[in-house]
Amino acid sequence: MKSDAVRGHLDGLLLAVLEQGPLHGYAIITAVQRRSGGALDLRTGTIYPALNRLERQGLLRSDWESVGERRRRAYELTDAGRAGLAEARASWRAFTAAIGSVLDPTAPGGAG
Amino acid sequence: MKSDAVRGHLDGLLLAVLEQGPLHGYAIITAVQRRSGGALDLRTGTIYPALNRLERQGLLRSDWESVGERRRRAYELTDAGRAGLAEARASWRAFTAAIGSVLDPTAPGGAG
DNA sequence: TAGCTACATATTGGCTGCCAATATGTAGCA
DNA sequence: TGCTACATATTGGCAGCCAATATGTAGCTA
Repeated sequence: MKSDAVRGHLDGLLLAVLEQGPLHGYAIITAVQRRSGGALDLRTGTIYPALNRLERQGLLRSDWESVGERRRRAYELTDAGRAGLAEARASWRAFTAAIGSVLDPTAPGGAG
Repeated sequence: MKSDAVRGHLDGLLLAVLEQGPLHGYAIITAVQRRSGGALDLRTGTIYPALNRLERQGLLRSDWESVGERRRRAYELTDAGRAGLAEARASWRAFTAAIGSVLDPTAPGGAG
């Protein structure tokens, strides 16, 4: 998958992998990798600022935890985050329907 | 649909609406609008440079035609353009599968 | 004959938002 | 000592679409 592919859909991805429970940044990267079958490879320069922003926006909250001497920041969804995830999914569907209907009108999701 | 939504998928859209026959720029805009159910509204500052680029890349060829005193440039797919369209469709499917499998794992196209 | 809308093409500059590169540190293993 | 994995953070770059702007034809209306 080419670089920059997630542009415009990053927030949804982050919220989605946090739906089943808290994760820290590094684990989010591997979770996205795993769930996408290796297709999506987010960078730290991408997700850390994004997680920060989502927390400032109230969609996430975070807690520092310690593993030995290591510190990691675990993020979890807030109620607003859950709502934001639903919204992200809705707009993803609208987006794929719109592009798909032009690009591939015969495919399911296309306008026919 | 929010501005900038087509980012990364514009070429495919343009090639797709030209699949059934030649169109000029203005008609491409309305064709994309119509096929997307009004969701996608491309701007001239978006498509004219893109059409130009696609022609330089050999995916399109163009001919000027006259309607009364008006001049319009009709674009049509080349063989390379048809191949590019197939490629754009393939990468669109890969893209939606990748994002979808993270964002919406239960939906068709998701990884499950 | 001025003004409006639709049709039609083209260019410039700006900004969003992701990424590459870089920095820093712990921890285990060879 | 050096490598890899784990872990977070920041800076600068830039691709690529869009907004704004410019220019022109053509038909309608008042």
